[in-house]
Amino acid sequence: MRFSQLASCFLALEATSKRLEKTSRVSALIRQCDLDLLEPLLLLLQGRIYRLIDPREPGVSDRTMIKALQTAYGISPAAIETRWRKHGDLGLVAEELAKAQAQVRLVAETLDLQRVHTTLTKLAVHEGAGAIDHKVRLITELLSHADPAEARYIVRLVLGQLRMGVGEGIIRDAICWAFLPMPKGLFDSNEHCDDAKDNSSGNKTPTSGNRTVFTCDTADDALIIARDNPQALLILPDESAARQAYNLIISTVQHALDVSNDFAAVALVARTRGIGGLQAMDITPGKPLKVMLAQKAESMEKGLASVGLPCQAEYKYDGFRVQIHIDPHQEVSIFTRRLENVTRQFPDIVSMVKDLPGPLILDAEAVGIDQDGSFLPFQSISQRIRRKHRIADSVRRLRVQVHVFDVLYRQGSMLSRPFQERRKAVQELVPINGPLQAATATTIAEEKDAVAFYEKALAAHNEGIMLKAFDAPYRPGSRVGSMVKVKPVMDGLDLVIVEAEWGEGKRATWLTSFTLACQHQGTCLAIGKVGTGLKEKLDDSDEETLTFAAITEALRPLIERQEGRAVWLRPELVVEVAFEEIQKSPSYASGYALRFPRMIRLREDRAADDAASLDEVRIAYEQQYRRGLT
DNA sequence: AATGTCTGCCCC
DNA sequence: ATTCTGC
DNA sequence: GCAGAATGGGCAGACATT
Repeated sequence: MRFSQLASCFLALEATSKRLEKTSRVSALIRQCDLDLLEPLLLLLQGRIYRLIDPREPGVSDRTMIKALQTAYGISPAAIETRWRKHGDLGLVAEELAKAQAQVRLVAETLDLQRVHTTLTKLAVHEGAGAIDHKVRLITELLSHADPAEARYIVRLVLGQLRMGVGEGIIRDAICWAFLPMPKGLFDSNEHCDDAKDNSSGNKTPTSGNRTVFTCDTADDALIIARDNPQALLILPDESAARQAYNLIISTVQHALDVSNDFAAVALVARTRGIGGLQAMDITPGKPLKVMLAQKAESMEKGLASVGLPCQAEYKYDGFRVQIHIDPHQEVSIFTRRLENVTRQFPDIVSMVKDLPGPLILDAEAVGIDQDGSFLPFQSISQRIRRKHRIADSVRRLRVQVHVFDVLYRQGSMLSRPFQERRKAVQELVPINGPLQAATATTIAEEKDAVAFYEKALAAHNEGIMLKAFDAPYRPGSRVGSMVKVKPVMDGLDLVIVEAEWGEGKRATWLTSFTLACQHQGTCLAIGKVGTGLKEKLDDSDEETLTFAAITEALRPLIERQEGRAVWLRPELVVEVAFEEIQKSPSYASGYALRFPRMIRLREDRAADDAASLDEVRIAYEQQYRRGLT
């Protein structure tokens, strides 16, 4: 497959926000692709070079890419930065430079998918002195053969930002459309059909083409028929039944992805062994699963409404997620939320669990504790997560306590069992106290129970609580309403904007990141940045909405100097910023930084002098640890 | 040898 | 991590 | 309700520069 074919598909995917159209285009691509190219195709579609489980990394970001563009197109870094500022995307910069060069250059070799992927793969292999130069050479080499559209996507692939609005959900659905039986009549109005000339393949939409027709009474029947007839076109009594059948087929693919984290493997099984093959795929202790994520609740009341009563509540610890595996040989491995293998970094956790009855998969939070057993701040324990050297020393200095809150595998998969049952398994396996313990939890029958437990959690220096629906299954990789977190709302601070940065991607024409300062004896001292909480679109129903456009215009008259994407400002605009915590920081002049900052509103009534003073920040820093102590 | 810059589907 | 947005 | 794309501080490691 030519890389140009992929690039033109990427262009079309980027041009629409319609999910069904994206799905249709991706499925057409998958269907056309030779089976032995499915692996690189599916990786590149996800904007990845390596598989999720592969520890290799390209090790190239903005700075190295600017060097590569400099070498490839003979343009100075300053000029590249200027264009970057204009487009908000180095891929678009490369495209522009390639266009300009196209008039000078005569012939280029054509790139194919396999070659591009193989070359990108090599980004990780070189280490040691000269590694950056080598990466630059690899990228330059690809760009030298790339037409403008190809250059755009080569750059974005290296940076890992395709910005096409294609994620796992669309690729999953596209695998269904491409390779599995489909109910008739669901997506007939969503054929993208812009390339009507290309009807050679005959079955470009899921419900057309040379499929054998089967009439089914129910969605369940349809699934059984689909399992035995890979080319079936399923006719169901009505649209609702058709939708049900479709959802059953999608969840079969989702299941296969959940247990394998490998799109190419799933696509191949779908193509060669159909639904039965996908159903037969199962969890393998030792191979990580994505973790289930919680939604944030605005209030206790809304949180409880989301999970339903009665429910379970647990402490929300300020540590990091660990998925602990014991394989059939009683071998232990530990994975983070992003499936990094951190077994080597945590020999202490390995010994905590090595005598549990495997095979087993536990979901837990690891928290740092000091000699007295009280919690360490998150930054302390984070020193251990990616450490490669002097690990034994860090194990001694930074002890961890592991709070287990779920069991994903115990004598078989527990994913579809109700949470209540999985939680019971936690109790059976893990003690109440000690370095490995069951997360502190209670049953909530009504709101006042939850409030009391919440206060207890905060008094014990936790971030808040989790609320979990008793009957919910474990949904790997999803952020679901059956599991919500409730955390206290921190007061805001009024701070003055002293610097800003032009945005990237769809925010390229706005200032989108703002450096904030408090004031101290007439000067501004930086205390961090904020870049979220603002809206892209004006909300008519809300007079107060703070948009990127509005703040950009408010700041434009204050610009003193610009360099690349950076903007220095006269410190006059004051904004209210909320955050979770004030931290000591060596990075900012004030000596403090904000954890999880977000913009609340403009304070146009305030002058720079009215911004919070360093003394106020100090007081807020000291005060915050007293929360919940009544 | 010390310091600075860059990177991470990093952790949060 | 938080937040906003389109389907 | 969900997934995707914007954005935050701070950590260790790796390489470049001085």
